[in-house]
Amino acid sequence: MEFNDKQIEILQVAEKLFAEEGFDGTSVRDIAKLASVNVAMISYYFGSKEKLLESIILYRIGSMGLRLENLLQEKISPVSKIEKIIEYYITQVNSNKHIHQIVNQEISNKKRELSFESIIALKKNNLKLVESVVIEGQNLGLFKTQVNVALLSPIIIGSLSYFNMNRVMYGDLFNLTTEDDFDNFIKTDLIPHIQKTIKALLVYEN
Amino acid sequence: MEFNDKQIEILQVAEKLFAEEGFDGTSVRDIAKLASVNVAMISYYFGSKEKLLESIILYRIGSMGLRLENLLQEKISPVSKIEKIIEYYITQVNSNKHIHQIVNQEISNKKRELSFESIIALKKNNLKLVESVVIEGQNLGLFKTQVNVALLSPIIIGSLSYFNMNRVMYGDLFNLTTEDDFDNFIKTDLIPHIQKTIKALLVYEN
DNA sequence: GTTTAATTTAAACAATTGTTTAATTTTGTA
DNA sequence: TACAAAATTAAACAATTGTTTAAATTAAAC
Repeated sequence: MEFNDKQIEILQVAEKLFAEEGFDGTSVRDIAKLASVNVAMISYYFGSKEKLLESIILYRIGSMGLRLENLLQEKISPVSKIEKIIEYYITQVNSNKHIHQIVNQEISNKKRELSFESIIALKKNNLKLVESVVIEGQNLGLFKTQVNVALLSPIIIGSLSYFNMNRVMYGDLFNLTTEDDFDNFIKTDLIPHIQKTIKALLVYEN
Repeated sequence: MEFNDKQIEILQVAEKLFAEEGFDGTSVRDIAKLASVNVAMISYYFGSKEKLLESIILYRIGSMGLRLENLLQEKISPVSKIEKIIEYYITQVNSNKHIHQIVNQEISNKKRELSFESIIALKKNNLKLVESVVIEGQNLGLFKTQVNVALLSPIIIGSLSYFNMNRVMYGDLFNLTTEDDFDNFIKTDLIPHIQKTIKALLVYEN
């Protein structure tokens, strides 16, 4: 699927609005106004509002889940791999926070008839990759065996999502105001915190 | 604020619909139909759709954040307290998942002019209580000192939220179909997993 | 039993929704 | 320049939205 400049402009504006005001809370006229195009252009280019949402997901999914494979082939310890995976994951998700927020909102919305199969497949694939690293660490006697690998992403991505959801509270708590403040806090505090947590869990003697 | 039976019926139906289809995705006629009342009753009782949402939050917040104080006064080890707090938290949040989902969706919605001050205050209070337990454990030499206590709830509640958000995937992954399956998995797998994670983090030597 | 207040109703309201229409303008091609 | 295709426009569309109305019904109080 190829998009021209005007289509991409619409996609980006719609992504922002869907994330900030929700899919149902955003009208096609809101999108058209902010993208400086006529309302009819949305139907003209994408067919419908719902198909516009599909296009946004398509547009964003393409750029995700690429580098993880390369990362795992580096010749570093499983512990370092886990650290790198976490850093990569969180940075990746956070720099695409709009689409992630939309997916989070829509993936369990009962009235939407979108298929999130590609996203679920991507998550399952990532899970397999993480699993391989954990097994590698277990074989080397570095990690314990009792951990449920499928429940690692809830900790990693769940923490980030919850943090971003409650930006008002955490901004207040840690004196964060600008977007840069938040990004910096994630880099210097949240990522190390989650790295430490996962490492602790993996080596923890029950 | 007191609510009669009919008002409570509306509140419960609206809570369910808001959680499943979003606030903007739910019409007052949807609510009225499912609650078997006339549309005008919503304005009559609550003033507006937005004030209905306020009432839902008010109605639910009242029953939250009570038992934590008692829990902390028990004469058990800090480790046991942490375990109990996590179990209590997750059970509490999960048995009120509808209102939590609504809050998660609306708390960062830019077009809503609701104040979530009471919820933020509740969260901050809970944070203080957890902090006291961690300090207690640190003073006894059980816990390390480098942990950021404010980032524990993202792990605990964030994990649960992410798990519930991705029910389709996790149901597929762990063979969960019915509501009971999920509740049971949370009890027998997710809670222990998070307990273990937090314990590991707190005693982990960096 | 009468009166007053509270509840419930169907209908109407103006505004907004996503989408389509048909006409116009712009662009690319020969 | 002439032509065809693509892009853009304003207007219209039917449906749905949240809210209000005024009348009808029920409940409560005296």
